[in-house]
Amino acid sequence: MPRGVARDHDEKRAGLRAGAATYFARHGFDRASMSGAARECGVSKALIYHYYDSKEALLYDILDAHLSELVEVMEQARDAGIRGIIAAKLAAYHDADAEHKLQIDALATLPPEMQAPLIALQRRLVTTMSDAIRAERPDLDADRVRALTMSIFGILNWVYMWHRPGKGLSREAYADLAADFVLAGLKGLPE
Amino acid sequence: MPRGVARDHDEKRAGLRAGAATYFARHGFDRASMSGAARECGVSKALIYHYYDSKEALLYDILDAHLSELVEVMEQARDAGIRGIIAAKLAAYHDADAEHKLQIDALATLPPEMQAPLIALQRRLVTTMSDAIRAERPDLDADRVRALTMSIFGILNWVYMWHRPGKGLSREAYADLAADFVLAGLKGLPE
DNA sequence: AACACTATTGACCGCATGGTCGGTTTTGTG
DNA sequence: CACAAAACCGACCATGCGGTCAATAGTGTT
Repeated sequence: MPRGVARDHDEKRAGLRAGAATYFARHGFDRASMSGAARECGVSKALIYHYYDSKEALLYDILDAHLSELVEVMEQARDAGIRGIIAAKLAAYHDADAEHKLQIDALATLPPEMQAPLIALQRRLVTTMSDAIRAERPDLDADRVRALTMSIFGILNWVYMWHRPGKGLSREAYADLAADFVLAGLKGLPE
Repeated sequence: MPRGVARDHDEKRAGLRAGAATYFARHGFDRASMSGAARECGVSKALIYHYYDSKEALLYDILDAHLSELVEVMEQARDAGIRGIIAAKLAAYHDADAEHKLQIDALATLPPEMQAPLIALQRRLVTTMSDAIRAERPDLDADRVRALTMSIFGILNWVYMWHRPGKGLSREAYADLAADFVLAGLKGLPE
């Protein structure tokens, strides 16, 4: 048997993933070119195609890795209640703004069959949050729980649009404020 | 003097704006082609270039019209407090999901000098909301007011990602729920 | 009627992009 | 050492894009 893949094959892939994610996020997935991503990673474009079949496959791998970690982190925080979940999610984004931005605005550009497993991961995030809300307010009907869940995701997913490190509240301080706000909102909700 | 522009010139432009917005939103601004937008509008690509100088100019006009109306509607609701502002914003989005989606994920692709006036309009939206929050909770410091403002925009700007007409709460019912949630959250916020 | 300009089009152009290919170098295995 | 596959690259290709152009049809004005 000749040689197998290099020992650092997975690390190389992870490196490409990270470099490409940064580049894609900075320029927007569609207008970002593979040559540009390659330059960002310090390799040739052909090499990326040695590790990934296509631009889409690369995007898929970025999102899959990101969402998988997010699911793990959030489900781990499940028992810490809404405050814990919010803190976990914001902390997880801390070093993954690029990946997060891609998740928001490039996931939809994948063909449906590639989207499906990623959407399934997202659904697990939603379920975790919904459960936490139901624990807080068992009296609310399903439609309201869903609407509130998505409202909270709105709050959290929007952060990368306005928060700049070093300006205003720190991430941790904001996580606390957001949790205070959400918990008070749920508690004070009529009916 | 020979002839001026056609009497329906402005309506034609508005028609192109609407058709293009729908098409751009459906496919994503970057991957949407001008030929596709033209087909959607039932005209030739060359005709669009008769009315607009470039793809960017078309996008600018779409966003400018959208944001201008939004500013007007929201500033009109200023005295109705947070509940009124939320209701106004969600109602304004009702027929403008496409324009809104573009605002979220295509504004940043414009060159800075084209972005500037649009960002100025956005800032007026933010200010309107901030003022309403300060009226509700005059004790909060500036950083917190800003963070809460952006959190509320997160809630509202996220709606188009999950809300589907005819499924779950109606827009109006959701506007009420969101207002209840936000007001309770502000009221219950410690300190 | 003559004119000047608008409205509209299909064909065309240059360019950047995603992706491929033939080749060279490196490296683990027998 | 031999050698086969992996790692890596520069040059290339086909396609689709934003944008232009030359031409025709239509219309308000004198």
